[in-house]
Amino acid sequence: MQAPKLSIKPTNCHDCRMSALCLPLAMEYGDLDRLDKVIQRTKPLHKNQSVFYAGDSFSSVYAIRSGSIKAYCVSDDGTEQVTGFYLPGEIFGWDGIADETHKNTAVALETTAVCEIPFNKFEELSASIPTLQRHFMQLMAREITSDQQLITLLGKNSAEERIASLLMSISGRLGRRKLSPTRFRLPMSRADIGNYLGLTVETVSRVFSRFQASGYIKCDKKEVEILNLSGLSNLVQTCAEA
Amino acid sequence: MQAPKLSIKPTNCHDCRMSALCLPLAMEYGDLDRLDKVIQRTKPLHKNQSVFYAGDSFSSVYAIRSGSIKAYCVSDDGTEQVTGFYLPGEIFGWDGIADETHKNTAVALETTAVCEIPFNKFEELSASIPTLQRHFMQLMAREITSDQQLITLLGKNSAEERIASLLMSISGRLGRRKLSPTRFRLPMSRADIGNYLGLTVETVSRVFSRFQASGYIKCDKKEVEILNLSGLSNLVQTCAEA
DNA sequence: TCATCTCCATGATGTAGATCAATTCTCTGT
DNA sequence: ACAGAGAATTGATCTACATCATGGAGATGA
Repeated sequence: MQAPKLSIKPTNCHDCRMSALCLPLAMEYGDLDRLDKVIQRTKPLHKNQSVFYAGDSFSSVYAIRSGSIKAYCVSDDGTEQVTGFYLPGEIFGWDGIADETHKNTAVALETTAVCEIPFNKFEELSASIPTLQRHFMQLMAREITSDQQLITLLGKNSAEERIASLLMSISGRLGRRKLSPTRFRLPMSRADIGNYLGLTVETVSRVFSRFQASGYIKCDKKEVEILNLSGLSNLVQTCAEA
Repeated sequence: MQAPKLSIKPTNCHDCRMSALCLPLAMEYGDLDRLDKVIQRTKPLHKNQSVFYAGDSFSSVYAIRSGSIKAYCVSDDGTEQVTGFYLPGEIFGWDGIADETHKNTAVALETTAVCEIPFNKFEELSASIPTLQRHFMQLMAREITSDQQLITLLGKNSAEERIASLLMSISGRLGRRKLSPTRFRLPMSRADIGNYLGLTVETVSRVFSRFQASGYIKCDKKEVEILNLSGLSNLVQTCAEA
């Protein structure tokens, strides 16, 4: 008797619902095939497992198929700094390109499936597929501009503005991959949010309560429903987009 | 009678003292020649002149030959956020790669000479010179990690730690290009520093006074001398380098 | 050379958010 | 099913830095 086959999840780039996000839109069909051959799919990580650690030598970047990742680095004195949260369809790991060493540790916030893209193979490929090279640089540049927005947020904005901004960011990113932009589960803890936004847990918690009292959101622990999207977005000050 | 020739400043990459910083170290001599042909040298900007404005369509990145540049973006409500200071040998302008539009305005803080590197030509070139492509990505990745360090600084550190960190950063960057790491002229105003570090002018000014009183530095307006480099660096908390 | 402007310094006061503390709720593992 | 640890909420107090206000020192320009 045959062992029953497990139901198969998407195992190539063509079938992956994320490809429009994490892959060059302009790539030819044949090109996608070549990229597909290079990508390694690892078995899902469970919560708190790491993809790589700060100090690891850099060899790959990673795309998220499902789940979520927190990136953080550790100071000399042992304090952590969360540098980013990554959601499905997003790419992380380029903090290692500068000097071949990861600056961050990347850890799964929940059960998470990632695609590994070996960087040397990727470089070979992108020499012959110009759109791939450009797309990759655009993704890096997007990381730069989003980091710079965070800098503005931390330098100039109040606790309420910072948290409203994070909620809007997550909402927008989920919306872009066709998930509900108004009902979602926050994968990270209040402590992680506070760490990321330069606030204490207590302040984060109070702001969530205040937002709930003002009718902006309804939330039960990590489950969030945004009731007043435009009201929330009015709280946010973004660098003017052109 | 011939018009007298002006004394010529370095006008190619071979002669430029900055090349070790802004160009791939591993590039072959012939490759450098090809890059050299692509780079445009414009006449020096004077103080307060802009290289590009937020909203401008992106076509080039820029390297600084001499002088200094401040990058900033403007929020909806008109407030500025300084996102970076760039010194000789450093490259700026990739904030435009993501969607072909600059997010920042770049302005000269003093008389400044820049090299313009047209991005499309650069892309062609880097397809055939693999080290160039990699080096460029490394420079972008370095921007990412330095932005992330600033994020940590803004999220976790006190006014004194932030300013100490900026002074150390400038000192290190000047040192790397063989200028004095302990005596230099800050090209930016106290207001710019405050804006960059999420502090008010008054706080910046007070911290400078306190640093002077504690014997860390001696300073007269923008002229700074670091008297106790190790003391200052003890104030700084950096993400652990691997 | 005088008037205006910008930059910097320093003092007095106010406040957002940190810190400290206590309680409840929710997972985790045995 | 229970013990213990971690996550979240809420309150009371404290403090680093913002804000407001003033004066001086260099630049800039008619």
